[in-house]
Amino acid sequence: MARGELGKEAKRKTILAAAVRVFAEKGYFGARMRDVAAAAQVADGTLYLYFDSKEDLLTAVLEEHAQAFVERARRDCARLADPRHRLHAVLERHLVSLEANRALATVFQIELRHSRKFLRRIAKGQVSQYLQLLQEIVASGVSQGIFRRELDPKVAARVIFGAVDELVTAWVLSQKPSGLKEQLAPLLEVLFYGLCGSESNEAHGKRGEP
Amino acid sequence: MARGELGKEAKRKTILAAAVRVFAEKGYFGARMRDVAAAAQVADGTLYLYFDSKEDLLTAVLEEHAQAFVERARRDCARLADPRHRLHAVLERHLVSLEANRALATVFQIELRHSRKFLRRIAKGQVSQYLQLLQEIVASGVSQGIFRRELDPKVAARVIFGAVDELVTAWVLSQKPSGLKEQLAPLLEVLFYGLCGSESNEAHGKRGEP
Amino acid sequence: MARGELGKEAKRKTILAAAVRVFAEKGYFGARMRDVAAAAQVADGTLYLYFDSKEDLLTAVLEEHAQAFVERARRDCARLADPRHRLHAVLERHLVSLEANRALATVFQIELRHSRKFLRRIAKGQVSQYLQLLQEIVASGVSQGIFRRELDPKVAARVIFGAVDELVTAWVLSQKPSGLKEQLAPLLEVLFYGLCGSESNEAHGKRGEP
Amino acid sequence: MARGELGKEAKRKTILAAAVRVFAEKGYFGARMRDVAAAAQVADGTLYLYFDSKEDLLTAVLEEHAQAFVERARRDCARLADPRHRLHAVLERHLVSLEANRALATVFQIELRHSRKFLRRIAKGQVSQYLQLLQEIVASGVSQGIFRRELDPKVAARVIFGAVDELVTAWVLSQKPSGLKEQLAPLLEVLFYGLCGSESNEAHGKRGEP
DNA sequence: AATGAATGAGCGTTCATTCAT
DNA sequence: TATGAATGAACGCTCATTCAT
Repeated sequence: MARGELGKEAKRKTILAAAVRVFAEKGYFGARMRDVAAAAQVADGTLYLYFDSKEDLLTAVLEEHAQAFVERARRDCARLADPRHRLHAVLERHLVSLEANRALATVFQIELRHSRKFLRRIAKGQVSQYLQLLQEIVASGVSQGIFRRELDPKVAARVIFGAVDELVTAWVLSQKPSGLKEQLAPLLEVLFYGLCGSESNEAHGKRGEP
Repeated sequence: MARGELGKEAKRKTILAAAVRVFAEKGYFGARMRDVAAAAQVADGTLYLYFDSKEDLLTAVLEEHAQAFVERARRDCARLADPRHRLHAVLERHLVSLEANRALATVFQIELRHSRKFLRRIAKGQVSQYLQLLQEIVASGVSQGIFRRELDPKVAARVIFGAVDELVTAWVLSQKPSGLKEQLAPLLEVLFYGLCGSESNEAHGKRGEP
Repeated sequence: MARGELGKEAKRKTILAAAVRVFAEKGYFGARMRDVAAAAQVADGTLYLYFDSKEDLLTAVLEEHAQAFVERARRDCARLADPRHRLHAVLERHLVSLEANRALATVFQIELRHSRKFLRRIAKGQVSQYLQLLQEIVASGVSQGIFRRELDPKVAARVIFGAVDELVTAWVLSQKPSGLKEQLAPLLEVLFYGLCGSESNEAHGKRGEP
Repeated sequence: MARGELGKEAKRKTILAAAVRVFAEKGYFGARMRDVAAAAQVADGTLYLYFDSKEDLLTAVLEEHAQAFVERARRDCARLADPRHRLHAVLERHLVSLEANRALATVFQIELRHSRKFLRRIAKGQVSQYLQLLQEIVASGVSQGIFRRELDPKVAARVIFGAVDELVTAWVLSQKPSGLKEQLAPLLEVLFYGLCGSESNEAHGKRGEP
């Protein structure tokens, strides 16, 4: 092992973690590469031995964590049969993961969305896979007769994602760093009723019943 | 109202509209003040007679439209008694308003969120009022016995907002410019079941009870 | 006339002159745009209102002066019939022009040749026109029976150009700033009569031996 | 000579040859030391075991080849008595040497002249010796009565050098890699007999009238 | 009120060089 | 001797903002 103390992969991680911290604190545009280098305790040029550009650094944050998250979520699901339990598990992981690293959450909820370009990249990549997972859960719930058959799994998946995402963003923006996971129960509560429904639930569309 | 006054306000609107178009097309950071000036057919310096800064221009877009939106939504609600009808009306307006002006939608869903600073401003301003409105609808629905009493109005409001917001963002990002309003029905469908519930809905948390 | 004191074209000239001075002193690569701006007493950004890039600045030096030089040389020639007089006039102008502005000469002899790209641009542009002029002079001299009929006008033109160019470069490199024009006479002398002179003009090598 | 010594010198040559190729292809400034290292198939740092700096690398190209060239030219001369034959031999070697290695020619004609500093180094070093040689040839030609006695050997030497140099540069810049040596004959022709030739050698202007 | 020429701070990236192994 | 990861100084260019007219 040469000049550096850490292996190559370890240094990559170090830089990435530093980038998350700096981006979270100053915002992507407010952050200078020099800040990231300083935070990672490497020279400016060293950053470019591990990442192609500032943008690549941001992209890497996404790839590194979102990938892993979706995989873990899928594995969680595989262990559970009931779609309600699955949803519970996935959303819990979602909230817990981000609550555990507020800086990372900030980058995910804010910095990664600063442009259509990035939003699209996310939308077509990891988020799309996440939505896919949610959609599968909904669909399997429907075919098991646990979720209402009228559900449009695509819209339902987006509703679920939108709901969690909004909660997380609100948490990131709030000054008091607390209580993300506590919102899991009420969130699920609303979602389950929406998904499960009941036979006696006179449809909304049939307004003006006797 | 003097002629000058009218001209002044009109020019302000012209600039603002130009800004929306330019921000939507190039993104806030990609857009140069010169681009906005050109789009509004005024000189660079003239922008500063109407707006303090580039940021102020973006802020003004928000204030101008979001304000009006929330007010209109409140007025809509005042005319309706059933919380379901109210929600229907508000969300319909939400979707229709943005579908009618894709550039504006782009600015709202993307450009206004590129930094914590702006997100906070939004969150504390118009979005907060919007959430407040939703919360009131939910609360009144609960007290009327139409929505489930277990609902946490705060979380429910966020879930609703998150869901619509996610749908709009997906629409903005999609290449094919179509079909936002069509998602209203399935959206409401999921939300109403979530909000209304039914007596036969054994709660998820209380699984396995007699 | 706005903020500045000078007209737009005048300021362009000012910047260009400053660039010539700075490039001559520090070399193209050694010169920073900031140096040029300072020398022209304008802000850094102002340079870019008049020139597209650092490279464009260098190119402009060429265009501005070389163009004019070739035109003047052509006009000089038009007034004279004897090709020897013409050559005399052209080369005199060449030497005098550059001797009058050593900084400009430096840029022409050195900085404009720092890369194949620039050399090609020069070679295909102004220098090519200059060579063309020389070639025409030689050709007309030949057809008038004043210059030897065996001459290859193309090679002759290059020989002439190469000779003057070398003298100028040597002068630019020499520390003592003097005496460029004085070399006109011996230069013409060699060019007109070559090395061998008349009486000994039995051909060199195998040609025309008794 | 130890095996190590031989290997060392051989690697030096390898690097130097690589440098010539890379400098010729990308230009001195466009070439990165890494490119040279890669071309020589050594590590970046290894270059610095053989050369002090990038500049030193360029300088070494000059020293290595120009030195040898001048020496060979001198040796050629020593074998010949007639100054015309000598000039013929020297210029032939000049053209042939460079035609044989276009990359080297490119470095000599272009890269070595990108700054006053380098031009001066060349002018004071090898070129100065070359000019000295040419001057001696001219001078001996004059004293032998073969060259005209009016010649200024210094100026004549520069004219000769400038002429060849210009031809070589034009050849380097031309896209079609052909025909440098073919220009020797017309070049010598002009140099020996000048433009005017014998019969018409009535002096130009007032000079040398009866 | 309107103009638009001028300003100048600010930053991502490159690459010659070093040095621990 | 050779390596190549690490260093960090250096710079062209952009663009929001100002202000003389």
